[in-house]
Amino acid sequence: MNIRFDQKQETRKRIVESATQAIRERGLDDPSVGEVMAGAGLTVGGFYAHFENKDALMLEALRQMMAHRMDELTGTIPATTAAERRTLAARYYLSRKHRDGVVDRCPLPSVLSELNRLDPKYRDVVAEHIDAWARAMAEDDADGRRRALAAIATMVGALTLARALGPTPFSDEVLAAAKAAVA
Amino acid sequence: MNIRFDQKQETRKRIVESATQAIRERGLDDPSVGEVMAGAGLTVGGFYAHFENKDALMLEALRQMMAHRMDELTGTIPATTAAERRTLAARYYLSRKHRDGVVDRCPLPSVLSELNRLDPKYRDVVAEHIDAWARAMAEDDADGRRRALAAIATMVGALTLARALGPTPFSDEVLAAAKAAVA
DNA sequence: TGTACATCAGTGAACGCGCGTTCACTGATGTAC
DNA sequence: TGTACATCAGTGAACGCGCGTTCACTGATGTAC
Repeated sequence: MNIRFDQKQETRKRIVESATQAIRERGLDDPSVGEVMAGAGLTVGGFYAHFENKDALMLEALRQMMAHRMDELTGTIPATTAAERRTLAARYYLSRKHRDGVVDRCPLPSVLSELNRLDPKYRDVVAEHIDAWARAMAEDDADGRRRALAAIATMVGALTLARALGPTPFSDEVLAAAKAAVA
Repeated sequence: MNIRFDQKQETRKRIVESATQAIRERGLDDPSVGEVMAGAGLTVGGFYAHFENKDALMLEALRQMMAHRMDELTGTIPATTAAERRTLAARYYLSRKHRDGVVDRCPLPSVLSELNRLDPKYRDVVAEHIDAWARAMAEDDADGRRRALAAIATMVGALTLARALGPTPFSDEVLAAAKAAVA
């Protein structure tokens, strides 16, 4: 019983992992259950032994990503001031490596535009994450909050544009311009 | 022959109009041919008398929107300096009216994230539009170009976030913070 | 001018396809005695 | 310890559905004489 249970848990983890990869690149709606299962080395039919439906998987995958992303965004080394944390985040977030998926891609550019037509639960998860991110980068006054939210808007906008433009000089220019504005 | 031809042209215009409305809210992929035709008061079957396929319609609709949007973004009254044009654009672009679709919605938040998995033609159209927009808001030096691109990144990011969050106080906060940063 | 025929914008049913989901089955693992 | 049965993670075929696209048809408009 024990070994079997552990193996099932591990399989489940592999499915969620495959889903997160797909979400980062193509959002919540576009990846199919079959593709996600194939990405985990499995076939479609077995999916429903692990999750109630596609929404349940996508929600869990999104939650997991959001929870794990704060570390990368604020940097592993704890910066002392909010301004430093903003600079650190911008340096990571607006790098070509991040745009091209060499390092873990932020799912926001793929996910944000879907939030109006999908289950409101997704929206809540994302809203909470953005608020937490802002708090992590804000000084303790109204102006700090404003600066943090503007920094997030600039970073998300620049990354969304840069990914949309592909790895071109123009795309690089957008990243550099945004980095100069935030940091 | 003439009256019939004119009527067909008018119908075609109505189909494109319906497509632009759909694109603004839900992007290029999600709206179906049937929905777009219904939005023009027609049935599915007649579509292929006007366009070769769905891609041809969407491309034409996107092109048309991009061409018509520059006026609204830089304001109808021609501002004298680039900085003024940025302020004008931000005031329009980051208003609650624009977020909520009371005034003509910018399609970029819906469209950008799809550009990686769709026909490259869409990407070219969008890239050209963003470049034109930047030129319209930039002073005539490298720093001006940088400021313009950063402004676009901030505006697009803030609007994308604000639309994703829906018409909430938090969403308003994001718009206000971005407006303060750009203008 | 009036009638018979031609044109063609738009209809509505059908197609093949990929989707999310279901379900009868399999075969490796675990339990009972 | 060895054998017979139970469990259950994963398979693969099937379902109903909405999609993009096709096509035979219709009926209002235009042309010919």
